[in-house]
Amino acid sequence: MERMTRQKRAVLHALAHSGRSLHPAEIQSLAQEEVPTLNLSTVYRQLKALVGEQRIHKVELPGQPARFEAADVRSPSARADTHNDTHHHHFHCVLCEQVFPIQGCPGHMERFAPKGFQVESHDLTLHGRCANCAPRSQPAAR
Amino acid sequence: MERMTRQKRAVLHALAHSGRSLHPAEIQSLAQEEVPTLNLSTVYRQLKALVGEQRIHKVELPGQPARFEAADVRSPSARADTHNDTHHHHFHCVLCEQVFPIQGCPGHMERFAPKGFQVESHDLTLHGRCANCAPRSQPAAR
DNA sequence: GTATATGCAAACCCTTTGCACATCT
DNA sequence: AGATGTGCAAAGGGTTTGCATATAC
Repeated sequence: MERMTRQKRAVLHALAHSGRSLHPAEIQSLAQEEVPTLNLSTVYRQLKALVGEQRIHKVELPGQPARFEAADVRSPSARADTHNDTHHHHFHCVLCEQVFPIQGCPGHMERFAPKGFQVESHDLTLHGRCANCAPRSQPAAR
Repeated sequence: MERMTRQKRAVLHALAHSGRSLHPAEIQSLAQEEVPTLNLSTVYRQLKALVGEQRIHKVELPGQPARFEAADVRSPSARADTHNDTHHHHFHCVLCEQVFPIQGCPGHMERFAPKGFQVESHDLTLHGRCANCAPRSQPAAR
């Protein structure tokens, strides 16, 4: 999957312009504005290839189907001059079901591992309401 | 699902005796020692019922099929006199694929949420090697 | 006896795969 | 042409559901 086909470009564009994690089906819909015949299998194949190329990341949240995000996503609150964190976690809005990248990490996970267990990585997911879905707060202009 | 059938008891026993989270299929195998004809659909139906009754909890880890655990599981390192924590996280062994409850929690998750986002809950999963699978450490007697 | 749970098969969702056709070089 | 990617349809896991039969109360 090293050729830059119209379908591959369309998948990449969909992810690059969204700023958040998308399901394969969402990616298909968005990318079909560029390539209307784009098949879901092709989306899956390109996603796997792009993950291999490190151009995108697979985001797996508890109990949810896999999502994908551009390799350079930033939190909505990240400043432009912030260095490009590859390690980050996610916020899952329980109302609109969107998933946003977040900055920061509690760190030092070894402290929570039972004796003799070796920690290699970790995942943290926050669940709640995003700025648009939070009650009585001004919905962010969008 | 309020009747105490042989199948319900078998599902409950399987979870109560394991000390860790199990997949529906694992639960079925274990419970079939008690009720050999136990069907997977019945396992799913009973699991749903038991979750409703708060007798067990559903454990969802990123990218993995759902597991279930008895409502009173403890970390392998937990002392018997420790109070019964309902809030806990999980350690997922990347080698044997077993999932263990762990104690402790970084807390204060709001600090990681972007402005305007409201945190309602969170999940933390550690990935690595359990005591039995850790390299060059004495495998724990089991 | 009657309501409810079980087993079995079919169906569902998400994801992967086989294969013939299309596309890129 | 030759290699690689695409679309389509079928298949594969995990989970749910409809329905006739078996079981608990």
